[in-house]
Amino acid sequence: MLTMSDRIALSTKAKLFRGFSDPSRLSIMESLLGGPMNVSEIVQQTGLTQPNVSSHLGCLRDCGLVSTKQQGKYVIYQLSDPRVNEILNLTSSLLADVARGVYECTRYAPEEELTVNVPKE
Amino acid sequence: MLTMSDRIALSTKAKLFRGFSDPSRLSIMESLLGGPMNVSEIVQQTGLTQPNVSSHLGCLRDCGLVSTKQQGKYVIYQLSDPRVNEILNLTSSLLADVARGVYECTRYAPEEELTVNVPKE
DNA sequence: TAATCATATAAACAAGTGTTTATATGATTA
DNA sequence: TAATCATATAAACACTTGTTTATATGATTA
Repeated sequence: MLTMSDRIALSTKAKLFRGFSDPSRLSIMESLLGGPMNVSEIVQQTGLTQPNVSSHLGCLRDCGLVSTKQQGKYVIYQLSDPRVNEILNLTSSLLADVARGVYECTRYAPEEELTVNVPKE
Repeated sequence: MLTMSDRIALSTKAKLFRGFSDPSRLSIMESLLGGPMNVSEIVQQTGLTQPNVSSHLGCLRDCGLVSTKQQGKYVIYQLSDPRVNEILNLTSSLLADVARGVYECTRYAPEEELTVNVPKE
């Protein structure tokens, strides 16, 4: 049986993973794998809208996955901890082996989703 | 700008992470850190309902995070790859340092959530 | 200080998704 | 084969959450 503090630990860990579990946030974090960057640069690299990027960055920062510093009128974001990079890379490696299964997994997200979020010209 | 295949890769990776991003699935996977186990044992260890466990296991299996073998009338589940263990452990380690931030992150999940899913006696 | 640039926040909407209850399938044993 | 045990699936519901549009804040520069 799980204790209350087990449950809190699980919820907290799940929240942390949730940071990684969205394509937009992943795209932001993978941009940051290249080094620190301000919001406008992230917007440009990811093709997401500015408010959307800003909102995801807020989420990532609250969860401690990225950190910020103000630099003039820019806010610079960076991955907060080397383990974040490790997790991203480890998962890429795992994915290389189980990719087919994941891609074909339509249990929750139908495949059309993949084409949905293409920005308009 | 992101190419179409970038986008597919991102969605696939996000899906993989989504496997980890729910307390119930995490609780199942952490049970499996102790070794292979059948469904009833998982139900007992996690305190979740049988259909719920079964549904999450289906999700985890489709995504390649766990694998199964039939053994008599039981179905034995196990973590499918050592990297799954690594990701779980790496995240526990990261969490130890950023836990406060994550726990206090109410951006998406209000704190009451933590007490919501306590099974009734 | 007024204007402008960079970033953050709010409200609304559309979808996704976890849990429950009920039921079905599949394997085993009597 | 009938009964039983173990697991899987389905439908319904409530809730979460990502995106958009519009607007606000905060910092800088003219």
